Amino acid sequence: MNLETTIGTVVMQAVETLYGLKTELNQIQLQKTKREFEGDLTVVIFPFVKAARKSPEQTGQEIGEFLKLNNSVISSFNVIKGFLNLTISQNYWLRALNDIHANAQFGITAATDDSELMMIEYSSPNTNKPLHLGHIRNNLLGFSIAEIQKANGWKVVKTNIVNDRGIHICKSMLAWKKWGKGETPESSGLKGDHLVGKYYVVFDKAYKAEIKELMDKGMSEEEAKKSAPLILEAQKMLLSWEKNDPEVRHLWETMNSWVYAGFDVTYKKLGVDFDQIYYESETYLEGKSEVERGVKKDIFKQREDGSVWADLTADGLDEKLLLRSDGTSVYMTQDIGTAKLRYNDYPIRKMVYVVGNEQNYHFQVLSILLDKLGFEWGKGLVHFSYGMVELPEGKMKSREGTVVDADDLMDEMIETARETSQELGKLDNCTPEEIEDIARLVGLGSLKYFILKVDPRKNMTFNPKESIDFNGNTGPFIQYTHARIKSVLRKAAEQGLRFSSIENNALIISEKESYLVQLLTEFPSIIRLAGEEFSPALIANYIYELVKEYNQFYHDFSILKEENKDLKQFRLVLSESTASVIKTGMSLLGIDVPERM
RNA sequence: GGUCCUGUAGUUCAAUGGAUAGAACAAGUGUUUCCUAAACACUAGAUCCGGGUUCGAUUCCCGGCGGGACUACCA
Repeated sequence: MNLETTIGTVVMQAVETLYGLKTELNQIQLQKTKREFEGDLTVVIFPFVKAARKSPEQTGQEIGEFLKLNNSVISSFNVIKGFLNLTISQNYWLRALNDIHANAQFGITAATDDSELMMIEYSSPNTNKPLHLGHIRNNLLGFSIAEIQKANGWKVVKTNIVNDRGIHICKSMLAWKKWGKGETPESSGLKGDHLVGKYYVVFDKAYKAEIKELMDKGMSEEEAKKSAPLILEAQKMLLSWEKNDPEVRHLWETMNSWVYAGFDVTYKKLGVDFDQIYYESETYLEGKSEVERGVKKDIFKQREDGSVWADLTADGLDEKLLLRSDGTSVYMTQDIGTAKLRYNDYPIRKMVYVVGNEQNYHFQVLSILLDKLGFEWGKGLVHFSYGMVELPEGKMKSREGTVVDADDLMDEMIETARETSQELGKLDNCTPEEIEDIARLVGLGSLKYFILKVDPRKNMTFNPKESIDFNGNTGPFIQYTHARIKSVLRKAAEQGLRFSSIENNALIISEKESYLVQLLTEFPSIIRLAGEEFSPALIANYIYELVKEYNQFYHDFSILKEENKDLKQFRLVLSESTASVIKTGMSLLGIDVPERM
């Protein structure tokens, strides 16, 4: 039983014994005592004042006395206004720290054979252009959420649906065919995804020019967009693709293989991976047949022109297109097909889609449609909807060339980390490989932490110049603390110090030290909450607070030079446990921590 | 127009309905004969506006105002 439950239970007994008030455990408001007051945990007294028919101070006093009498964990208490501040005995903290130290997997609940399966879809790129800053937020959130759910005892399958077909792919293909002169990644020296992206831009430019020309001849913009020769040709290409035209298919396969090779490099560098990848080209037909099944079962309606619609007006939404009049599929069709395949492949209990908030409507509809089609997890699917990443000058726009490329960004961060290390002269004794390794850890740590510390739902601003900060509330700050602890532990090992557990249970420790232990004990409940709320930010903010506290302790207290052997032992155990929690916590964010930096 | 999200120091972010709204960056000032100064300490600075519910509201509700997204036979 954890501390909160223990104390909460005694508080329940107290108010029932003293005032005859029956309450539930979750009605007891327990919170950490604010730093400016004495105590570790605080009971909010206001809810009991009515039943007590006494002042908040008096009520607090009475409950406090009851608690102290009935639970040895509480060593003293004080009442300020309606707040009952409890001081927990040092002995309790020492025992708690021993437990933490003995458990290498502290905070983690491993999955068992009986655990249920959560499938998490993230990344989901289009194969017509390289990944950018927005994808980075998606990938980091998806990966981190998967790690967090694993730590909460779920079986997790990370999945990716690659949007490898459709008109946008045909645009790149067409431009390459017309103007590419056989250029390949090898011949151009360009990463495959960047090469294909280049031709997507080429298409867009030429298409825009055609539209302008037609408009100059007096055509309306809408009409011009529809009748420009290039777009007609791209549409024709899509039809040829659907008819399995060998030449189109071959070009498609070639260009996609370039893109995949490029994506692999980016994913690997970013440190994310997938257990199962689905391709839209393999799921959209399944989607069509699911839609047709829906038509037969009268869930969907076919119009005279052949198009198929779902009527969601009863659900407060509008009508949604599922198949075009020419029989081709749309985004929603594909998502239904993918769901069907996944349903066949895995015993999914919970399905999570990590997709930007501009798709809120889409997933609202998808949830209803899957439910109508009989997928048991349809109704309860989680659209993990995150906010946009904006630049100081506003939204990223590919047309205006303001898109921050994922590969470039990672390289820049790593380069900056390398320069900083050099300036500080920290790694003069390391091999070039070690230096490179640390630069990579720190550079990526900075980027990842910067993105994950923010509440996922909120739009966030990323300033490519100013956001690369290695001081303050940043990844490197946390990594640095870990490295510093490791350094102390190495020195302790050199001196042959042993500290597997704290032996003196009567040891007197400082307030700062007991507070650090208290923070460590909170780790499991933070992981639980992060899982329930789908919020890596909770983990990030927790680790930051822990690290800040530890740094103060490190500054104010000696570890290896402490003369009291028991105290030295305690501080080593405390430090090692802190390092371990930092490492575990950061791993839930997909961030590695170095041994030295 | 409708639906959804959002509004906190100069800036970027925190705060299960609780005590004097926390940090970081930027600005200014200190701390290394001492375990890594990528650290620590100090100074100054904020809840968009108006109502309501409550012992208590940054948080919940209503109404404004500002920002964003969606509302495609695009993905």
